[in-house]
Order: sequence, then C-alpha cells, then structure tokens
Amino acid sequence: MTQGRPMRADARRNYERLLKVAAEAFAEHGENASLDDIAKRAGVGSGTLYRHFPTRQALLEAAYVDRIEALGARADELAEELAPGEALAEWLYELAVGTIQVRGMKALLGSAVTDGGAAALTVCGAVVKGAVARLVVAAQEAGALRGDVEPIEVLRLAHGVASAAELAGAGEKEIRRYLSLLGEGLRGAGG
Amino acid sequence: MTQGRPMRADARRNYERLLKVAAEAFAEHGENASLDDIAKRAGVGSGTLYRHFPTRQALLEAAYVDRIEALGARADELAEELAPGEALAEWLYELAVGTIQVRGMKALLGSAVTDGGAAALTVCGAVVKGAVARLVVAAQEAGALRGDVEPIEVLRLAHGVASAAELAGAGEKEIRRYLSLLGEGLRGAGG
DNA sequence: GCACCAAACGGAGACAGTCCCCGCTTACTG
DNA sequence: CAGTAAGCGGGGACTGTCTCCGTTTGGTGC
Repeated sequence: MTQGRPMRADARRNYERLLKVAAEAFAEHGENASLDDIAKRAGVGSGTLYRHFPTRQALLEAAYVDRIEALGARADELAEELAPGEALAEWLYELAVGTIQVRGMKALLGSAVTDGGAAALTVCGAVVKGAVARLVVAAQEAGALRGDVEPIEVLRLAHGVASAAELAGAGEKEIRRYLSLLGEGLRGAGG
Repeated sequence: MTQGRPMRADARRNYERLLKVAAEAFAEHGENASLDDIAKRAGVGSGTLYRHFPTRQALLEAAYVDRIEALGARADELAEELAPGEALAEWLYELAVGTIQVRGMKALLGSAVTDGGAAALTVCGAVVKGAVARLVVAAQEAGALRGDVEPIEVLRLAHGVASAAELAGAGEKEIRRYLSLLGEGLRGAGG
C-alpha cells in the first residue's frame, strides 16, 4: 500500500536531505522555521520541498517520526521495568520533556491529540495514542489510576501540563513537579 | 504618570475605533488576525495602528483589558458568595471559558503567566495574578487547597488544562471535567 | 552505449502579512 | 487666524507561503 514504483534515486536523496535539514531547522527556530529556508539549506528548490511535504505539518511529522516511534517503544520498556503506575508517570514525564525541549514537537503532538479531523489519522497520533492506551489500562487495572478517565484524556492533560511547565521556565524540575501535582490533585492539604 | 498632555481629539477617536475593531477581528479570526486589515477596517493607515500599539501583544492587551478587569472583579464577587475552595474552582472555570471561547485571549493570558520578561509587567498579568493570589490564599487557609502550591502555579496549570480542554473540543462540559480532574488528581480509584 | 519519457527539479512570481519612514494634514494654542 | 508640533496614512522594503511550468535527469528497453 505504500509504493507503486520505488522512488527515483535523486528524489530519495532530496527527501532524506530535507528531513535532516528540517529537523535541525525546527530544533533551532521552532515550529515556524521558514520552509523556503529549509529548502534552500537542503540545496533544493521550494517546489521540491512542497512536492514531498505538502504541508508544514507533514514535514514536521516526517522529521520527528523516528523520535515518536522511540517514544512508543519506550512505553513497552517502561511497562516491563516498573510498576504500572510508575511506568505511566515516567512515560508522561519523558513525553513532556520531548514536548518542550524538542522545539517543534509541541505542535506535532498537540495536533495528534485533537478531537477528530485529519490529524487523528497520522502515524504520530496513532503511535502515541497506542502507547498511552497500554500504559493507562495497565495502571487502571493495578488501581494506580482512577478508572473513569480515557487514555486520550490523560494524554491531553499531560500535554496541557507540559505547556504549563513551559510557561514556568521548562526545567526538568518544573515538569516533574507539575506532573506530580496533576497526579495527586490540587485539593486537600499538603505543605 | 499616565498623561503629560491629554491626547488630541482625533488621536483618541482613532484609538477607540482601533480597539473596537481589533476586539471584533481577534474574536473572528483568532490572535493572528491581520493587523493591516484591522487598520483598514478602522479607517486608518497602518502607521497609525503601529504608533498606538507597537506590538500585536499590546493591541491584544488593550482590546481585552476590560474583560480581564471584569474577571478580576468577579474574583471578589465569588469570594463573597462561595466557600473559598468553591470560589477558586468557579473562578478558574470562568477563566478557562474565557481563555478558550474568546479567541485571542489565550495568547494574552499565556504571556501573562510566563516566568519573567516584559510580559510580566502588563496590566492583564497584574490583574489576573492578583485575583488568583487572593483566591488561592483563602482556599489554602480554609484547607481546601494544598498549601505547597504557589498562586502562579495554579494559574499556569489552569491555563494548561484549558488548552487540554480545547484540544478535546472545548465544550463547557470538557472544561469542567478537566478542571475537576486537576483538582482531584489522576491517582487512585474513581470510576 | 543510446534514445526516450515520465518523474522530478527549481526558481520565478503572485500573494499576503509586518512594520517603518517621512511628507502632508490638522487640532490645539495664544 | 496664524504657527506648530502631534498625528496621520499609505507607499514600499522585507519576509514568508505556495504554485506553476519550462527544463533537467534517472531509469528502462533496445
């Protein structure tokens, strides 16, 4: 379902270069890095960029697919190493770190957890949703997570909390703190 | 400290018009509404717009100041009517509703709760921070809120959660639900 | 090797947005 | 009613997006 004919050699070369340059550019300038500039830096015309990646979102996704898939794999790793509740917490932490520190991933993950729409069908969306679903269900079965929340809700809240941590200065300390506040809740005594 | 000489009549007229048109435009097209278009719709040149409001942020702030101040007043109202915990919860709810439903206010409030920087000095930032501080302290004294959180943290988390609710579709139901999840925490049993 | 052709390229150019600059207009003052 | 500085406005430089189409090139059959 993917290839009719394999890509022409020059096309593949340009595709790879664009991906590499794009990852750098997004990391450096955030999700709004100039696309024409990316094309220029990759030594191709802007037409070539837009042919391979019709939208900014498409490029963003392609540039970070492997990172997202690593995150998906990491979920299984953590599920084996830690107790269900811990595994979920740690994974959400690593997700949040990526969201904030890898500039450009925020927009990508944000659109991946949106309600309906085309974005829901992307690879990144599927991988992340799958990973969180596994961890959430396990945590709920272990009684470490309230049973009346959907995986996607956990994902959205974590994304929101990551944004909050970002506003706070985005150190790893802030991320941990804000996630733990979400876990324990603001209500009640505590300090 | 505000006026050396009062504004010239035509300047004031243009200022008012711009504010009115800007509020409409931001509501209609979100925070990225075209500034030149706002100028055009207000019947002034773009130079005039930029002289009165040097940055998009400045215009955004000016356009929504009264709404923000209403929110500040609402905090005191709620503090009188309800128990401290309830008052805080309800205020955060109304804040979140504004954040999401009034397009353009999200960016404004977001920058208002950022760490340091110039944005911290704005009127909107001061009003909102003041309001939440009063409610948070009262709630903590009443034992309805854990004592080890700063007002600004509550504000940031609420903003993050509002973003999460927005991703979910932004109905009032979602906002209430996500805020209550934040209040009670995700840990433990529950459904 | 070579000729063919679809696939792929690339960059000019149309369009939209931001923001500054500076010659012109106009509200206030005496 | 004249003088003047505050204020106006829109032209234009610049940056970014995205498309269109003439040109080039890699792969294939001979």
